Amino acid sequence: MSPRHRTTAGTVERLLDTALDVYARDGREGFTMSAVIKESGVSSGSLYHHFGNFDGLAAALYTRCMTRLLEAMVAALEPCEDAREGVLAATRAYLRFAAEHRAEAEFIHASAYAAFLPAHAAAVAGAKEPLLRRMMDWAAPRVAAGEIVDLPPALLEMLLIGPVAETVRRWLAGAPGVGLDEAAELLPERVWRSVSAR
Amino acid sequence: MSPRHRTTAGTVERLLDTALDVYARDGREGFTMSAVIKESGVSSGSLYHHFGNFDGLAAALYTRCMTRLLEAMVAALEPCEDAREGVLAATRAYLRFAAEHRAEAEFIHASAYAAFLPAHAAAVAGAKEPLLRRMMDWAAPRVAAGEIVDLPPALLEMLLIGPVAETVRRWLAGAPGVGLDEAAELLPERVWRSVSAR
DNA sequence: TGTACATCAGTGAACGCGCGTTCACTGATGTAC
DNA sequence: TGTACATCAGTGAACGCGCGTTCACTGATGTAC
Repeated sequence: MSPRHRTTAGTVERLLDTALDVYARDGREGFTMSAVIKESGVSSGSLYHHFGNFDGLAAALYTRCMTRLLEAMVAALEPCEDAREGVLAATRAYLRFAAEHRAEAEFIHASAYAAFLPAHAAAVAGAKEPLLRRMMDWAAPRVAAGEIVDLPPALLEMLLIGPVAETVRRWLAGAPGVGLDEAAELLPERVWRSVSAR
Repeated sequence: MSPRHRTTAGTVERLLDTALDVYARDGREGFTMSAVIKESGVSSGSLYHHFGNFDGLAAALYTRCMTRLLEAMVAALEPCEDAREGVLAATRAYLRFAAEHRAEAEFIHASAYAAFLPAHAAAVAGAKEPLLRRMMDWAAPRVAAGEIVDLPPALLEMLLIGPVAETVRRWLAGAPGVGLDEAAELLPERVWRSVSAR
């Protein structure tokens, strides 16, 4: 890798890191190109050079955050032989990710259906696909073995993700009475009941 | 009610209705005061007179949409004697509301943690409280009778709302493979398993 | 009943601000001959 | 090896647009005496 390439990677990383910081600190209304430019010390022209426009940067940041979350879930899921243990581990991984990477979790949840996404839907889906595939590959034999209920994959995902995603949303919004630790203790077993075939 | 009051109610309603239309048609990026003014034929000064500022209108619209959703769920829940039937009815009511009132559902989900809400959090919470209370009042004796699992109310809500809320989110975003009818058929029984105490 | 005043929904031109974007430019690195 | 050119990351002043907001105003309705 030439020095120029190293420089490029550095600038791209710096912009993404700064953008996440700005979002975490100032929220959606403060998430502007001007703020990211000013904070990162990178020029607007350079940002355009790498991302095309500001939405392109937002989409790249979204992809990076989402990939990290899915990677955390896959890493928790795959070592588990037992179906129930896998479901417990994956839901706990989601909650743990939010606790340890609050800024990333916030950006994912708040931007999930933001204006910038439709234009980059294909790129985002492409980045998610291999990780979602690994989760499905883990589940398939357990569905076949009659351990996990045989539902359309999308609905199975809703049961697995729904309660923890909603919990993280409320926690991020500062709702009283919603704690991540308590949720990690009580919810996973309940999620397992909803997807268990027995 | 004097004619002036009738006029006031008419203007307020017209602004809220138009705002919802604009959001449904143009999405978050097109949801501007200019668009609502132009579309409704109401002057900006009049909007300020009634709502203080544009965020005030957005918060009022959010409250109206949320209230309608909760009313639909409560109306489905309360006639049910049986705990299982109540949970099935409430989750189906959520999905049905989204199908029949897509614009309202979209505004609720997309605005849930928008910038305009924190300033109006108290008013929103005040409007939701009596309806949430009625849901809790329905659940309490069934928890006491050992039919519904004894969890913190917030976590019970996550199990009930999570899967259907996530489903509606995906459906609104146009995700392939997520149909509301199919979800209404398959999810409620699974949600019941997650909250059943037996 | 008639007159004077108060209240309040509603108007719309005008404003300033900050946003995303553009573009002519620099300079370091890589490539050709 | 030296020279000329191509490539490309990065700069930052300048721009126009459209946004939310303001404010002096109108006119219909309600109230006091």
